[in-house]
Amino acid sequence: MRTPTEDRTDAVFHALSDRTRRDILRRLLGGESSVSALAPMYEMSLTAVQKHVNVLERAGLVTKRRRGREALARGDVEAVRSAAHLLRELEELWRGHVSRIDGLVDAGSQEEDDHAGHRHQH
Amino acid sequence: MRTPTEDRTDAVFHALSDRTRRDILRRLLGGESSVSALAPMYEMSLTAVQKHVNVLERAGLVTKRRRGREALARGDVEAVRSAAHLLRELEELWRGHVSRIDGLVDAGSQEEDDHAGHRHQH
DNA sequence: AGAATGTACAACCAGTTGGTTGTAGGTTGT
DNA sequence: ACAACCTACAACCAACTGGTTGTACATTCT
Repeated sequence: MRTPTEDRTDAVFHALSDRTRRDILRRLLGGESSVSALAPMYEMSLTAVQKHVNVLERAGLVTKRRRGREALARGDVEAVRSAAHLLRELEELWRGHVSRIDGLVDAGSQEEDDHAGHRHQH
Repeated sequence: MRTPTEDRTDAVFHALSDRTRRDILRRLLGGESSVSALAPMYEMSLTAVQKHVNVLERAGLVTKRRRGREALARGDVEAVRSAAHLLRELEELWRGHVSRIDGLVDAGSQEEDDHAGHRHQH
Protein backbone atom coordinates (compact mmCIF):
# COMPACT_ATOMS: atom_id res chain seq x y z
CA MET A 1 0.00 0.00 0.00
CA ARG A 2 1.26 3.43 -0.96
CA THR A 3 -1.50 5.27 0.89
CA PRO A 4 -1.28 8.76 2.42
CA THR A 5 -3.15 7.25 5.35
CA GLU A 6 -0.08 5.18 6.15
CA ASP A 7 2.07 8.29 5.85
CA ARG A 8 -0.14 9.96 8.43
CA THR A 9 0.12 6.94 10.70
CA ASP A 10 3.90 7.02 10.40
CA ALA A 11 3.85 10.68 11.42
CA VAL A 12 1.49 10.13 14.36
CA PHE A 13 3.50 7.33 15.94
CA HIS A 14 6.76 9.10 15.21
CA ALA A 15 5.44 12.19 16.99
CA LEU A 16 4.45 10.06 19.97
CA SER A 17 7.85 8.35 20.17
CA ASP A 18 9.52 11.28 21.95
CA ARG A 19 8.81 11.88 25.64
CA THR A 20 9.12 15.64 25.35
CA ARG A 21 6.51 15.63 22.61
CA ARG A 22 4.23 13.36 24.62
CA ASP A 23 4.53 15.76 27.53
CA ILE A 24 3.78 18.75 25.32
CA LEU A 25 0.78 16.91 23.90
CA ARG A 26 -0.48 16.17 27.42
CA ARG A 27 -0.37 19.84 28.31
CA LEU A 28 -2.00 20.86 25.05
CA LEU A 29 -4.79 18.37 25.58
CA GLY A 30 -5.24 19.89 29.01
CA GLY A 31 -5.62 23.35 27.51
CA GLU A 32 -4.53 25.80 24.85
CA SER A 33 -1.12 27.41 25.27
CA SER A 34 1.30 29.63 23.37
CA VAL A 35 4.60 28.11 22.32
CA SER A 36 6.57 30.64 24.33
CA ALA A 37 4.58 29.77 27.47
CA LEU A 38 5.35 26.11 26.85
CA ALA A 39 9.07 26.54 26.29
CA PRO A 40 10.28 27.42 29.84
CA MET A 41 8.96 24.07 31.07
CA TYR A 42 11.68 22.17 29.26
CA GLU A 43 15.45 22.15 29.47
CA MET A 44 15.96 23.12 25.88
CA SER A 45 15.83 26.16 23.66
CA LEU A 46 12.62 27.77 22.51
CA THR A 47 13.47 26.77 18.96
CA ALA A 48 13.67 23.12 19.99
CA VAL A 49 10.22 23.32 21.58
CA GLN A 50 8.93 25.06 18.46
CA LYS A 51 10.18 22.16 16.38
CA HIS A 52 8.50 19.62 18.65
CA VAL A 53 5.20 21.46 18.36
CA ASN A 54 5.64 21.49 14.59
CA VAL A 55 6.18 17.73 14.54
CA LEU A 56 2.99 17.28 16.57
CA GLU A 57 1.18 19.64 14.22
CA ARG A 58 2.34 17.85 11.07
CA ALA A 59 1.07 14.61 12.62
CA GLY A 60 -2.30 16.27 13.18
CA LEU A 61 -2.11 15.76 16.94
CA VAL A 62 -2.02 19.48 17.59
CA THR A 63 -3.51 22.49 15.83
CA LYS A 64 -2.16 26.03 15.91
CA ARG A 65 -4.11 29.22 15.82
CA ARG A 66 -2.77 32.73 15.70
CA ARG A 67 -3.69 35.43 18.19
CA GLY A 68 -1.74 38.64 17.73
CA ARG A 69 1.93 37.87 18.05
CA GLU A 70 1.46 34.53 19.74
CA ALA A 71 0.78 31.10 18.27
CA LEU A 72 -1.72 29.23 20.41
CA ALA A 73 -1.58 25.46 20.18
CA ARG A 74 -4.03 22.89 21.43
CA GLY A 75 -4.21 19.13 21.32
CA ASP A 76 -6.67 17.38 19.03
CA VAL A 77 -8.40 14.56 20.87
CA GLU A 78 -9.86 13.07 17.72
CA ALA A 79 -6.37 12.43 16.38
CA VAL A 80 -5.42 10.67 19.60
CA ARG A 81 -8.59 8.62 19.41
CA SER A 82 -7.91 7.51 15.87
CA ALA A 83 -4.39 6.46 16.87
CA ALA A 84 -5.90 4.43 19.71
CA HIS A 85 -8.28 2.93 17.18
CA LEU A 86 -5.37 1.68 15.07
CA LEU A 87 -4.00 -0.17 18.09
CA ARG A 88 -7.39 -1.67 18.77
CA GLU A 89 -7.41 -2.99 15.20
CA LEU A 90 -4.05 -4.64 15.88
CA GLU A 91 -5.51 -6.31 18.96
CA GLU A 92 -8.35 -7.66 16.88
CA LEU A 93 -5.87 -9.27 14.54
CA TRP A 94 -4.72 -11.31 17.46
CA ARG A 95 -8.28 -12.41 18.18
CA GLY A 96 -8.36 -13.69 14.62
CA HIS A 97 -5.27 -15.73 15.39
CA VAL A 98 -6.97 -17.49 18.27
CA SER A 99 -10.24 -18.20 16.50
CA ARG A 100 -8.32 -19.60 13.55
CA ILE A 101 -6.69 -22.18 15.78
CA ASP A 102 -10.09 -23.03 17.20
CA GLY A 103 -11.34 -23.35 13.65
CA LEU A 104 -8.66 -25.91 12.83
CA VAL A 105 -9.84 -28.09 15.67
CA ASP A 106 -13.37 -28.68 14.49
CA ALA A 107 -12.96 -27.92 10.77
CA GLY A 108 -9.91 -29.99 9.85
CA SER A 109 -6.49 -28.74 8.65
CA GLN A 110 -7.27 -28.44 4.94
CA GLU A 111 -7.11 -24.63 4.77
CA GLU A 112 -3.66 -24.63 6.33
CA ASP A 113 -1.92 -24.46 2.96
CA ASP A 114 -4.13 -21.59 1.95
CA HIS A 115 -2.98 -19.75 5.01
CA ALA A 116 0.62 -19.98 3.79
CA GLY A 117 -0.43 -18.26 0.58
CA HIS A 118 -0.51 -14.85 2.28
CA ARG A 119 2.18 -13.68 -0.10
CA HIS A 120 3.61 -10.24 -0.45
CA GLN A 121 2.01 -6.81 -0.84
CA HIS A 122 4.38 -4.81 -3.00
CA MET B 1 11.06 11.82 35.05
CA ARG B 2 14.01 9.65 34.13
CA THR B 3 11.97 6.44 34.18
CA PRO B 4 12.73 3.29 32.20
CA THR B 5 8.98 3.16 31.60
CA GLU B 6 9.29 6.23 29.43
CA ASP B 7 12.21 4.64 27.61
CA ARG B 8 9.99 1.67 26.86
CA THR B 9 7.22 3.94 25.64
CA ASP B 10 9.68 5.72 23.35
CA ALA B 11 10.69 2.34 21.94
CA VAL B 12 7.12 1.14 21.46
CA PHE B 13 5.94 4.18 19.53
CA HIS B 14 9.14 4.34 17.56
CA ALA B 15 8.66 0.70 16.55
CA LEU B 16 5.11 1.50 15.45
CA SER B 17 6.18 4.51 13.40
CA ASP B 18 7.36 2.43 10.43
CA ARG B 19 4.80 0.86 8.10
CA THR B 20 6.94 -2.18 7.38
CA ARG B 21 7.20 -2.85 11.10
CA ARG B 22 3.47 -2.35 11.59
CA ASP B 23 2.86 -4.85 8.81
CA ILE B 24 5.28 -7.35 10.33
CA LEU B 25 3.59 -6.90 13.69
CA ARG B 26 0.19 -7.55 12.11
CA ARG B 27 1.38 -10.83 10.67
CA LEU B 28 3.07 -11.83 13.91
CA LEU B 29 -0.09 -11.11 15.86
CA GLY B 30 -1.90 -13.32 13.37
CA GLY B 31 0.49 -16.17 14.03
CA GLU B 32 4.05 -17.23 14.76
CA SER B 33 6.52 -17.10 11.87
CA SER B 34 10.23 -17.48 11.23
CA VAL B 35 12.16 -14.44 10.10
CA SER B 36 13.15 -16.09 6.83
CA ALA B 37 9.50 -16.90 6.07
CA LEU B 38 8.67 -13.27 6.71
CA ALA B 39 11.42 -11.77 4.59
CA PRO B 40 10.19 -12.64 1.04
CA MET B 41 7.03 -10.63 1.70
CA TYR B 42 8.91 -7.36 1.58
CA GLU B 43 10.96 -5.59 -1.04
CA MET B 44 14.10 -5.50 1.00
CA SER B 45 16.93 -7.74 2.11
CA LEU B 46 16.57 -10.43 4.75
CA THR B 47 18.92 -8.48 6.97
CA ALA B 48 16.66 -5.43 6.80
CA VAL B 49 13.67 -7.54 7.89
CA GLN B 50 15.77 -9.05 10.66
CA LYS B 51 16.53 -5.54 11.92
CA HIS B 52 12.86 -4.58 11.87
CA VAL B 53 11.98 -7.65 13.89
CA ASN B 54 14.74 -6.75 16.35
CA VAL B 55 13.32 -3.25 16.75
CA LEU B 56 9.91 -4.75 17.47
CA GLU B 57 11.49 -7.18 19.91
CA ARG B 58 13.41 -4.47 21.79
CA ALA B 59 10.13 -2.58 22.13
CA GLY B 60 8.55 -5.71 23.62
CA LEU B 61 5.95 -5.90 20.86
CA VAL B 62 7.32 -9.19 19.60
CA THR B 63 9.03 -12.14 21.28
CA LYS B 64 11.41 -14.56 19.64
CA ARG B 65 11.83 -18.23 20.36
CA ARG B 66 14.34 -20.59 18.89
CA ARG B 67 13.42 -23.84 17.15
CA GLY B 68 16.38 -25.59 15.58
CA ARG B 69 17.94 -23.27 13.05
CA GLU B 70 15.01 -20.92 12.79
CA ALA B 71 13.97 -18.00 15.00
CA LEU B 72 10.22 -18.00 15.44
CA ALA B 73 8.69 -14.64 16.27
CA ARG B 74 5.21 -13.82 17.48
CA GLY B 75 3.41 -10.63 18.43
CA ASP B 76 2.67 -9.84 22.04
CA VAL B 77 -0.89 -8.60 22.40
CA GLU B 78 -0.36 -7.37 25.93
CA ALA B 79 2.28 -4.92 24.72
CA VAL B 80 -0.14 -3.60 22.10
CA ARG B 81 -2.83 -3.29 24.75
CA SER B 82 -0.60 -1.31 27.08
CA ALA B 83 0.29 1.05 24.24
CA ALA B 84 -3.42 1.53 23.58
CA HIS B 85 -3.85 2.19 27.28
CA LEU B 86 -1.35 5.04 27.12
CA LEU B 87 -3.40 6.69 24.39
CA ARG B 88 -6.55 6.23 26.44
CA GLU B 89 -4.82 8.07 29.28
CA LEU B 90 -4.08 10.93 26.91
CA GLU B 91 -7.74 11.06 25.96
CA GLU B 92 -8.66 11.28 29.61
CA LEU B 93 -6.40 14.27 30.01
CA TRP B 94 -8.63 16.00 27.55
CA ARG B 95 -11.69 15.06 29.59
CA GLY B 96 -9.84 16.62 32.52
CA HIS B 97 -9.60 19.80 30.52
CA VAL B 98 -13.34 20.00 30.20
CA SER B 99 -14.21 18.85 33.72
CA ARG B 100 -11.62 21.21 35.16
CA ILE B 101 -13.59 24.12 33.84
CA ASP B 102 -16.71 22.60 35.32
CA GLY B 103 -14.85 21.86 38.56
CA LEU B 104 -13.94 25.49 39.08
CA VAL B 105 -17.59 26.28 39.22
CA ASP B 106 -18.71 24.04 42.09
CA ALA B 107 -15.51 22.80 43.82
CA GLY B 108 -13.32 25.86 44.18
CA SER B 109 -9.79 26.23 42.75
CA GLN B 110 -7.68 24.99 45.66
CA GLU B 111 -6.21 21.82 44.17
CA GLU B 112 -5.77 23.60 40.90
CA ASP B 113 -2.42 25.07 41.99
CA ASP B 114 -1.20 21.65 43.00
CA HIS B 115 -2.05 20.34 39.59
CA ALA B 116 -0.10 23.20 38.02
CA GLY B 117 2.93 22.09 40.02
CA HIS B 118 3.57 19.48 37.33
CA ARG B 119 6.70 21.43 36.49
CA HIS B 120 9.41 20.15 34.36
CA GLN B 121 10.85 16.65 34.07
CA HIS B 122 14.62 17.09 33.85
C1' DA C 1 9.35 56.01 18.06
C1' DG C 2 11.69 52.61 20.41
C1' DA C 3 12.09 48.53 23.40
C1' DA C 4 10.38 44.16 24.45
C1' DT C 5 7.93 40.05 23.15
C1' DG C 6 6.68 35.96 20.25
C1' DT C 7 7.43 33.53 16.22
C1' DA C 8 9.73 31.78 12.08
C1' DC C 9 13.44 30.01 9.60
C1' DA C 10 18.21 29.02 7.92
C1' DA C 11 22.54 26.87 8.85
C1' DC C 12 25.07 23.83 11.28
C1' DC C 13 26.38 19.53 14.09
C1' DA C 14 26.54 14.86 16.28
C1' DG C 15 23.94 10.81 16.67
C1' DT C 16 20.49 7.62 14.92
C1' DT C 17 17.81 5.27 11.28
C1' DG C 18 16.84 2.23 7.47
C1' DG C 19 18.95 0.24 4.14
C1' DT C 20 22.95 -2.37 1.82
C1' DT C 21 26.78 -6.20 1.26
C1' DG C 22 29.91 -9.46 3.18
C1' DT C 23 31.43 -12.89 6.46
C1' DA C 24 30.73 -16.48 9.77
C1' DG C 25 28.44 -20.13 12.56
C1' DG C 26 24.88 -23.47 13.91
C1' DT C 27 21.22 -26.82 12.10
C1' DT C 28 19.07 -29.83 8.81
C1' DG C 29 18.76 -32.94 4.82
C1' DT C 30 21.18 -36.11 1.45
C1' DA D 1 30.87 -35.51 5.01
C1' DC D 2 28.88 -31.94 2.57
C1' DA D 3 25.56 -28.84 0.71
C1' DA D 4 21.68 -26.06 1.73
C1' DC D 5 19.32 -23.24 5.00
C1' DC D 6 18.56 -19.82 8.74
C1' DT D 7 20.34 -16.57 11.61
C1' DA D 8 23.70 -13.25 13.47
C1' DC D 9 26.63 -9.49 13.18
C1' DA D 10 30.08 -6.07 11.41
C1' DA D 11 30.98 -2.35 8.30
C1' DC D 12 29.43 0.97 5.45
C1' DC D 13 26.22 4.68 3.44
C1' DA D 14 22.68 8.43 2.65
C1' DA D 15 19.03 10.51 4.92
C1' DC D 16 16.82 12.10 8.95
C1' DT D 17 16.55 13.59 14.06
C1' DG D 18 17.01 16.48 17.91
C1' DG D 19 19.48 19.83 19.34
C1' DT D 20 22.12 24.40 18.88
C1' DT D 21 22.92 29.65 17.48
C1' DG D 22 21.93 33.56 14.68
C1' DT D 23 19.02 36.53 11.98
C1' DA D 24 14.71 38.61 10.67
C1' DC D 25 10.02 40.14 11.13
C1' DA D 26 5.48 41.24 13.14
C1' DT D 27 3.01 42.64 17.29
C1' DT D 28 2.49 44.84 21.69
C1' DC D 29 3.74 47.99 25.48
C1' DT D 30 5.56 52.45 27.27
